[in-house]
Amino acid sequence: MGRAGKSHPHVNVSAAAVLRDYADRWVRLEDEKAEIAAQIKDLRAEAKSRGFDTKALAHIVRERRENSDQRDKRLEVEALTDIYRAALGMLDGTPLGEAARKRLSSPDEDSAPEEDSASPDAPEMAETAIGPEQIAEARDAGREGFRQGRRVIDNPFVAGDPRRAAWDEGWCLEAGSDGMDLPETWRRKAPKKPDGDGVAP
Amino acid sequence: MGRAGKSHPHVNVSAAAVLRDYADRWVRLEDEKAEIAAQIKDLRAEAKSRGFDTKALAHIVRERRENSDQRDKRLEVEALTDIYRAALGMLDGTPLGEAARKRLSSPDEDSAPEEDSASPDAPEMAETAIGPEQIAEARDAGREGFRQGRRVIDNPFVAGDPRRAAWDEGWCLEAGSDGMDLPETWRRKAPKKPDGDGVAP
Amino acid sequence: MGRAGKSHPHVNVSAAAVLRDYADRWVRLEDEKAEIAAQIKDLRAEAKSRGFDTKALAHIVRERRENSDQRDKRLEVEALTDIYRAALGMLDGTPLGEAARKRLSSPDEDSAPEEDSASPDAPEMAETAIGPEQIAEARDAGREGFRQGRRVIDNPFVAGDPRRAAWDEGWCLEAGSDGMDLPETWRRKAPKKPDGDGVAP
Amino acid sequence: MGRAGKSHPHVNVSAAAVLRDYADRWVRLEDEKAEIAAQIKDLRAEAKSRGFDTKALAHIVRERRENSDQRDKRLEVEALTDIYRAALGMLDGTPLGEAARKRLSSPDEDSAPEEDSASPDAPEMAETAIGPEQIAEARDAGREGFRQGRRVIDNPFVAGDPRRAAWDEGWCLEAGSDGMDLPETWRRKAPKKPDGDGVAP
DNA sequence: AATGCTCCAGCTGAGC
DNA sequence: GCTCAGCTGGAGCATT
Repeated sequence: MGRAGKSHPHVNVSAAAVLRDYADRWVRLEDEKAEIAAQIKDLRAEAKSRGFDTKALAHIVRERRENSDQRDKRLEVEALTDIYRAALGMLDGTPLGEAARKRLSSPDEDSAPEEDSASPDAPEMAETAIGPEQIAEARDAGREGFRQGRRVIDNPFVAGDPRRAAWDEGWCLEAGSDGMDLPETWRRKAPKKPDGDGVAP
Repeated sequence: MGRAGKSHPHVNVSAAAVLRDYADRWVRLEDEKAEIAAQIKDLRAEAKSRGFDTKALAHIVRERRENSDQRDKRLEVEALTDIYRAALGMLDGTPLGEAARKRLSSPDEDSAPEEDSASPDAPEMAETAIGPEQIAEARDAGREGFRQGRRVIDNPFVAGDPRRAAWDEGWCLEAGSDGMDLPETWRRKAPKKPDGDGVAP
Repeated sequence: MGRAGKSHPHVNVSAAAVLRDYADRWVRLEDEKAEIAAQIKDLRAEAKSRGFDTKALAHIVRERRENSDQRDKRLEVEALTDIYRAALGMLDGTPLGEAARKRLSSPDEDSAPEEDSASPDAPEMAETAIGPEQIAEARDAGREGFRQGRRVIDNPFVAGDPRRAAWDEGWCLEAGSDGMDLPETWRRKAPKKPDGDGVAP
Repeated sequence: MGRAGKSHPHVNVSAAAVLRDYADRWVRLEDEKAEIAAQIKDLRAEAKSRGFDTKALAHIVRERRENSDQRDKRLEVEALTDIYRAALGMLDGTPLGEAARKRLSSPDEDSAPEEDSASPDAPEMAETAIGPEQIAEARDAGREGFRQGRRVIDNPFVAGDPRRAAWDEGWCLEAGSDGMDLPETWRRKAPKKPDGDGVAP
């Protein structure tokens, strides 16, 4: 019975020996993984002790590690979330993100805008304080804007103006209200495969 | 644009309204689920405060909820784990479990034993067939054994005899039935620290 | 045989019976929870079949269920993530979100702006196409803006302009580069407890 | 200042640079961890393709990696689970495990048995003390038993005898050593579906 | 410092 | 074949 152990692991080696080999290798790998995990833990603790927010930092790391497919997918979900949020009146104060705006302005939009229109009814910007009434007006303006074929990027309110979010809400709400079926921009685009190998090379 | 509101949710209702409906229903369901989870948490805390081990109890609950397919699957994995453990010399002191024994004795075993083999020094094993009645008797014997001060290791039935488990059951049941408070053996012993550094060196 | 059982569970009831009671109640609760989960599953499938994106919808549901503490916490982490992302030059095209802007403009900012300043150097908006060079200029303008005490909300580029993100990046980068210790706006504010009971009332 | 940490991470280095450093290191570590995880995944797939059950193997690996404290804790929970199971009449056919027996026989038992008790019909139990040598003999006997066609249920040692486990080990080890391919009893039987609907009605 | 809870990511198995 | 939901195990986090 003098056959080798490691060298020809598949040739006439007892099942028990193969099993032991797998177990040992697996344990070894888990140990290495635990080692790395411990280093990450240390790094996290160090960053935290210096004042950084570890959760945000972890987020950054996740973004840095994702490839373009994954990134596209994530951005699409974020865009849809923004759109849904707007349609439910949950934006409260935060206007649509860039991804959502781009999506809603894409050429395959259902109600395509005819005129280019340069912020036609650009509003009298904030001399007076902005209250709930102004917010409501902005929302209605958004609805009206959609009905008249304005694009979402034609939102007349500048960034920082609380009415900007309200106009977005009105526009999205109207876009989801015109008796048609689900707007194309509300659907997932492509259920493509997420990745090549999962490891950033 | 005379479309309906709630009554015909699929007929010409705006996408935004449908979305809102889904969101509301989902939220409602999640709330109910959270409510149940909170009750479970309370129950767990109560059981713990009375001395039961919640982890073991949770285990019991999982077993009680599983159907026969799931149970078979679990037992199969447990049996294989025992077999692998034995093949690696890790049993140290704990013999194979019943499931593993049964599996290793199944007729589709690869190296079938030719001779029926008389369990060389087998004790007075089961002349008569063992039926439900004998099982019930064994359980009662276990209860009686506990009352008479027998220890659980005094179980008179050999391993492999189905009455062995029944005797154990009777003994344990009686141990938990004698009007006293929770037996010490039913409590967690030492809430010691789990580890040194987390990495096996 | 009055009742007992439920009413005086602590008086002279055997430990085994108490254990059985806990197990049964727990099983019952888990069954109810599974029932709810199944309904959620159905709802999810239905929404998907009608074209909604379930992931985005789930996101919405999570937001709807969170209370104000949790919401604040989430927004804070999102703001910090934006800030970190800017400081690492990862905004690529997406300007800072509202939460990040607000945070960076809060009164407890380390380098407080003296003048109110109404977009003082508002730029010549996009007659010409915007290329990498213009992006780089915008970033430098942001750095310069920070050094001159501009607030982040003084970003002169309108929403939709790709230079807007670049200006933000420059501003944040400079804010993290001026030799001081970690800016206050980069730190977590309050490690408060997240919730009262976990269930949205 | 002479040295400092890595290069001079604490001395007048901009927050943005420190942040970038953390992010880069973290990404690097995550990549390494993912690399290890991929190797584990490969190993798992390989073992599966050769007929081993990955779940059982993973179990083995977990046990091999745990230290004595963790092991004690796990065994205690297993013992308690057995005890609870017995008290609820759920043993059906599987007697108490060794850990449970030991626990229930420990000296701090509540209802201590007075008499040393003669295990009424105890077989010829251990006149001589059982040492490592006897254990090794039992293991060899198990191997020999397998070679002679004994079934695993023919283990001659009674429950409670430490040699019982050793005999099992020898038997299983030999079963996995006889030059053939993986024994059928080491393979997963049926990858059937687990359930009908998952909810107990 | 120890413990329990909650979140998250990876693996598993079903479905189109 | 690929995707997706469910689940189990693990790790961080807050608490006492």
